[in-house]
Amino acid sequence: MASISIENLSAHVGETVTLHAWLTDKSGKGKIQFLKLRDGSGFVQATVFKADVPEDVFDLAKRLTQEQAVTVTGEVRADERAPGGVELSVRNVSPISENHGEYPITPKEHGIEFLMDHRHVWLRHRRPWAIMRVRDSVQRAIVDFFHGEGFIRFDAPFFTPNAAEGTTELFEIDLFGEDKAYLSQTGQLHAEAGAFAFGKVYTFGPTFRAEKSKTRRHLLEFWMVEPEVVPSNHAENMNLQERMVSFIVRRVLDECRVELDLLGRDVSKLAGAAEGNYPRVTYTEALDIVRQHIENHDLPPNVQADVQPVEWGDDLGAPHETILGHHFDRPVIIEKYPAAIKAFYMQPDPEDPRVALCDDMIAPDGYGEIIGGSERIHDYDLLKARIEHEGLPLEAFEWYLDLRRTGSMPHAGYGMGLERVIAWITGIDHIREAIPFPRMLTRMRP
RNA sequence: UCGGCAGUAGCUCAGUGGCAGAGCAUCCGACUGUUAAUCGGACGGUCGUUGGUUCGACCCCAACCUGCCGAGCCA
Repeated sequence: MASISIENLSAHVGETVTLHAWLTDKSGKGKIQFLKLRDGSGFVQATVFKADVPEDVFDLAKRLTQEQAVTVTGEVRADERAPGGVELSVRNVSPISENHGEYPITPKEHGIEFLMDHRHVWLRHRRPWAIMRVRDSVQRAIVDFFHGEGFIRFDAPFFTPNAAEGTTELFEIDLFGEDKAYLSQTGQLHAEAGAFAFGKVYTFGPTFRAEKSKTRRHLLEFWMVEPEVVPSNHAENMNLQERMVSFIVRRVLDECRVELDLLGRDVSKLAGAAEGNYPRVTYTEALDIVRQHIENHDLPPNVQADVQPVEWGDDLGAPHETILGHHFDRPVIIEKYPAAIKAFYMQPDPEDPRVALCDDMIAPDGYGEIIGGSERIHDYDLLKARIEHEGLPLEAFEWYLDLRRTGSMPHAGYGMGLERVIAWITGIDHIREAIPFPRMLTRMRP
């Protein structure tokens, strides 16, 4: 008899099937045993009535331990008492292996440190199951979106010789004591080279930032998707961002209702994001919105009451981004930040050179910045001057300047943090749960 | 790096300057509809570490370690 996946059980009501599964939990009641099974594709309850099975099968069912691997044969039954609509009436059950020692994660509450110490087995449980399936859905949505828009996937190196954004700290790699390299904090510069070769490209992979950040929005190692388009400009760049994010949200709402429901996510809060029409405000306008909320004492619950307004020229802090995210019912795009607080490669606004043709997309509900993008400087002399002005080593950027020496055109791109998007869509409160094995200041294993 | 909070049984936590506690987990027993079942019993401790105050410290003090939350920085 072929074995069936739990996710397909509802198509086999009335049939007798065999499952290879794990016992997530069990509750007994004298002459009936409830076996909670999972097989990776889903979860289902199997009932064992003492009267329906040989005595040795019932005794065996009573002795099974949590997370034991089992083969279960039974009849699929529609049952309105079952959370998934179907149940299994067990005819036979046999262990595939014996467990050694106690399984650490009980159905009761646990602290995050304990759960993360046991991440390798915590992944078996419902909540990580739901989040990781949403992650998969988001990743496929990204690949499908860019494929549909005529992009090719273009892989940037993880070892890089220089800092793309000078200020951010980098993880240093010792190259046999002869030289140094760094773990990539962005694929952007190499993606630009790809864009000049292929027109529309995107990189998608892990990036590394040696920032000693201990917040719910930061990881040392996180995944980023970075499209670059030649030719393009600031306005087209923002349109692309909006099309992509709304595409991703629609895909997850379409594919992952079970997962979002299991996580208790209020999907009505994602309706605006799925629709599009994201509000766009300039940095200068955003400062006014923030100031008004502070003056009216109209602050989101997770913002401290003593938050101060931002002076023009200063960067927005996390509390200010939370206020802005709270002000709108969908992601908001903040554009035209002061050039002085942004990266050297961003194109100045011809109408006001104090600001750059850049934008950040801020997710609702305090999830913060999910996208940062800009039109890139295409003029050779201006880019060279900006590199020198930032005090960056010119020789490290010679290859990057080559892109402007030959065939330069206006172009643009952005980077989106995968885990922040997943955390926002799933409604979880920390991005460490949005990646299988998070790497943080206080977490390197398992 | 800075600020706040915490560390007691496998887990989640209570506790008091004078005998170390509960619920859950595990094991044994009862129970035919549980969803974190219920009931009875058993098992389970270097109270983060070091030093100090004290007749006596899990409790008070100091330093350190570890973690959590937030800020800065960023995606």
